[in-house]
Amino acid sequence: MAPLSRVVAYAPPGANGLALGMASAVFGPRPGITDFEFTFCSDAAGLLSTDMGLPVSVDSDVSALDSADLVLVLPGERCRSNPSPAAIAALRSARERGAIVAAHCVGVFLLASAELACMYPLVRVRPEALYLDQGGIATGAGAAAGLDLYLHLIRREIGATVANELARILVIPPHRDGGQQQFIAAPVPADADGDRLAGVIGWARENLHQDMSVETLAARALMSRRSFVRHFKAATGATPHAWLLAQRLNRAEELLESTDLPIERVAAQVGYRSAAVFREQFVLRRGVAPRDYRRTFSHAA
DNA sequence: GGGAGTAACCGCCAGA
DNA sequence: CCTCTGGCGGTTACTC
Repeated sequence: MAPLSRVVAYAPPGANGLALGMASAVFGPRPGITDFEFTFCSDAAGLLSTDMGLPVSVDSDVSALDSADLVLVLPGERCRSNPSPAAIAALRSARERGAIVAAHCVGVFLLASAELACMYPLVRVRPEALYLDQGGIATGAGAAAGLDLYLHLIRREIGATVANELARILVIPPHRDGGQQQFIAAPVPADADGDRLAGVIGWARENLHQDMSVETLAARALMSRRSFVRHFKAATGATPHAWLLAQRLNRAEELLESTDLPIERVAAQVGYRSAAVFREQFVLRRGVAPRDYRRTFSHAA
């Protein structure tokens, strides 16, 4: 697995015990499933204080980040205030090198310091999201959302099979809705069924404005309705209709953010025949009306 | 905002 | 015997 072999977790002083456990549970040795080269580092090698009341021993300082393909920024007391300058510099150079950087919970404050030079107003917060994926930078919500974030990254970089297997071992759901573009990033297994499914999924994403029923999607995949639903759910974790809804709302968000098309047109372009239904669904799943969403996030004129 | 009609979902089961 | 498929029908939930 070339793309993602060396994983280094940076743990700040006062590191969160749950987060330490989650990182090692997902990226630690799993013979036959994954073989990450996984290490923890902190501001200095040696004993690291944690919020569990007992310290842990860490082998490396932040120089370990220099060779990481994936950097995990773990939450801890020192993320929000007094972040370590050495850690910030190491994160920044990891990003410049092209490494993926992931943070969840209060770890995102450290990431924000590194990425945006403390210009917090530029950071857009989506309180409804479980995790967000911007390609090289991925962030997650508090506590156990770290697991969802990590599995999402493994799914994206290595594939659904390994992610699902890890989820099974950890006894957690294989896929939780991250709140944005999570299905786009989810690859489907590369077997014959996967290919048939992948084609349909790709087609559906490009043709959201068309009338789409499970029946027609199944026909495109050359399967019966029943089998199509089963395969679809196994591959993506969502039922076809739920997936389609999520796709429509994601595309609608993009259109609202980047264009000034009237809401009616946005609704039509993502496949709603009625703007009223679109508004209702948007409010139900995003918590704000399309208009208000646009007012908040628009980067059009 | 509520009600009717319809499509989707999923457990069940028989057959390949 | 195990696994996969696909039809059936009750229930859910989405659309209009």
